[in-house]
Amino acid sequence: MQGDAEQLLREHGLQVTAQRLAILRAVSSRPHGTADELIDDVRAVIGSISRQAVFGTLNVLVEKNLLRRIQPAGSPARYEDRVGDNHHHLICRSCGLTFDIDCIVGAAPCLVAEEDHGFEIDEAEVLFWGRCPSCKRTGETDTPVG
Amino acid sequence: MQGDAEQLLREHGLQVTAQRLAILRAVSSRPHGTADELIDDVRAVIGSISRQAVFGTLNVLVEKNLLRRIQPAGSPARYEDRVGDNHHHLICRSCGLTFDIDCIVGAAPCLVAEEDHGFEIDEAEVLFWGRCPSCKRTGETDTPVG
DNA sequence: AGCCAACAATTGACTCAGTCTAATATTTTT
DNA sequence: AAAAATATTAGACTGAGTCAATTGTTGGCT
Repeated sequence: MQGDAEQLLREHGLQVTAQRLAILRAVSSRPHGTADELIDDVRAVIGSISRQAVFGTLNVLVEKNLLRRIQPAGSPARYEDRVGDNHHHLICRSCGLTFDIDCIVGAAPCLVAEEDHGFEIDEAEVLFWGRCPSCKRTGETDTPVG
Repeated sequence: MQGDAEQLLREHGLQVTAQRLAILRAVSSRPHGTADELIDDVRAVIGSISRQAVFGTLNVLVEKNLLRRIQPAGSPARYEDRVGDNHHHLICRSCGLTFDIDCIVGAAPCLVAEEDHGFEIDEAEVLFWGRCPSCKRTGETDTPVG
């Protein structure tokens, strides 16, 4: 995967650095991770990295469409490397556990608003909210996801 | 409307205060307003109120289901008094302008995930993202909504 | 009407997630 | 190998919201 990641960065006109490769690998091995989780993962692999390098890199990768950012209510942003389709998400209100959900309707844009108010609509984001099996079981209280 | 709001608070076991009434009225006259916008509105009406009173009141009102909170990515939370249905939202990426969109499928829950991963799903939130007519016109840059 | 317990509002410090800026270091190009 | 471009670091800062202690208000009860 290292080679692929390197290739990917070059193709998008980005310099190849150990930090970027590590971040890319961290996102792919922990889909829907938050920036802080990814920082920990990257540190475990390459020893050290600054918060800002991670935020900066995540931002350019999202901008270049190598990553997708999702920002569920009450949670810090999460990142995934599944881009290019418009799949959706199922999120636990208690613990923030997140799954990908394939679009129920079809290809993106999978939903169409009847009245578009003159907007140029580019995305229909669907978030399924609920409670994951383990939070159901423990009867955990409705603390904001983290 | 004053009488209705008062009634509404009492029915939900909440004390009636000038602040709460003003907040309720502010939300209904500015649907999708942010907390800061609502603070300004309330101050214009009753002279003064603390930030915390507004945040605290919005929280209890959301908790009691008198208001609904929406938290679009990149924007502070917005509040509306249209509760009890599961309508959706159309949001401008540039300026945050928000419209209600009636559910395209039917009654809530209007969408069903094929694979629920054992979750107890309670809401399907749909956000249509785009660019409003006036931001299209001015070619305004993609600054985060505010 | 007046009292009092519960509830609400105010004040001010604090947190969390993320951004900005300036300085330094590393890549890539020449 | 040097220059130009780009990336990384450190640390201050911002915005949105929370927490805790104190003061003030509301509404039920004599």
